[in-house]
Amino acid sequence: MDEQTGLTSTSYVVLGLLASLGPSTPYDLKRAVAESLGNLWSFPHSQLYVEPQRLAEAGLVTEHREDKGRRRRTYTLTSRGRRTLVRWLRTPEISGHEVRDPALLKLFFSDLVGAQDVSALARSQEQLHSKQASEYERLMGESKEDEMPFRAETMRMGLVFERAAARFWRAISEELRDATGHWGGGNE
Amino acid sequence: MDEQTGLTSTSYVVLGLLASLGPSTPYDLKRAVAESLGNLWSFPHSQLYVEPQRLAEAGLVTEHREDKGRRRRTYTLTSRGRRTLVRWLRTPEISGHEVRDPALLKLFFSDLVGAQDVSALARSQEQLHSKQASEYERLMGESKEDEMPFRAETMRMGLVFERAAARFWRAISEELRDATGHWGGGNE
DNA sequence: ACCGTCATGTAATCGGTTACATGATTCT
DNA sequence: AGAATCATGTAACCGATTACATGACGGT
Repeated sequence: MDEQTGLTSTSYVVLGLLASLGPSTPYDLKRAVAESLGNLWSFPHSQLYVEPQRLAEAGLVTEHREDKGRRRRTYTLTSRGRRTLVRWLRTPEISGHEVRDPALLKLFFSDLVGAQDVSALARSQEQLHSKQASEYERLMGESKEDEMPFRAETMRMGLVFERAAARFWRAISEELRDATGHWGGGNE
Repeated sequence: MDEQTGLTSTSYVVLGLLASLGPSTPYDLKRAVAESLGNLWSFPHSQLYVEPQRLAEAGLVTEHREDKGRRRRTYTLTSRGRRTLVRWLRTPEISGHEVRDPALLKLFFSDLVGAQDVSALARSQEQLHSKQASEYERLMGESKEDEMPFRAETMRMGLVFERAAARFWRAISEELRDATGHWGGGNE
């Protein structure tokens, strides 16, 4: 949440998507999120109905509503909205990223239980991250590097992370397998 | 948030810390978080005053309050609390981790601006992640691998991530430097 | 005409963050 | 004794998640 503007990261997601896609309905945004950004930064679709309203109140987008059929709302970036987005993009980020992975949280406390349980955790995590890595590979294949090179780079970072995570959990798995007993049996 | 128990990740952090440290005051928890877990999963200290109260209502911890001086509250894990914690630890995590890094969000939309701005972003991110990597190295040095091997592993994962991130941003920096113009000048 | 899925929204709840505030200790 | 820092809390706000609900459309 930016204190100057009262905008949240979600706000910038919406602004950015509107800048990339042009005028869009919440459902357009939803699909766009689902197909690429959602892997990095997901949120429920309800946000994509509410957030644009906030932005409209702030004058950063305009809303136009159909008066026939589905009465869809279409949102369009205003020039103020675009300026706000660009200013944000140009401000080097100072906040660090946090990992905030529930599985790592479990690992952190796993000395309380024991090797068997960690082994199960590690295997399922390796699966998960491998699968997600494939997904990023697919996304990179589809993305047009020449048109949106930085977007492609972002997906590449996702891939790097997922591969690193998969490797990490596999290493734990293997060490647990062949160094039986070395990592203790925990309490209980 | 776990639907069965009504407990959140923060709850488990508190339960886990109480299990590791023994009876503690919120301030004890705060220090413990600050010195290791906080790098992975941070939150304001106010949580550490409120969350134990919730857990006390749920019967997972007990509260004892000094009646002299600072009137500190000391929280102790109950056996139900410990069982709840252990059950959680033993349930292999199914939710994937999300990256949710504001800097990556910026990169994702950086095709809208241009190479100069991205360059600044990349440099500052490389700094940030290098610094954080050193911090994890320090933590691993301090941690006693034989007593809490999994905790040490967790810190190692933090290190792996930070190094990967630092390398990633540096690569972007460098490609931007010597392939001038290759990545376009953006709009504006 | 019916049914399933696609599409579109709203309302309530709630944890987390921010901001505020003051009490104890320690140091000079 | 005064200042600075350490320690301990509370209250309000608010964005995000959850749950609910219904409308449109395409196929059979």
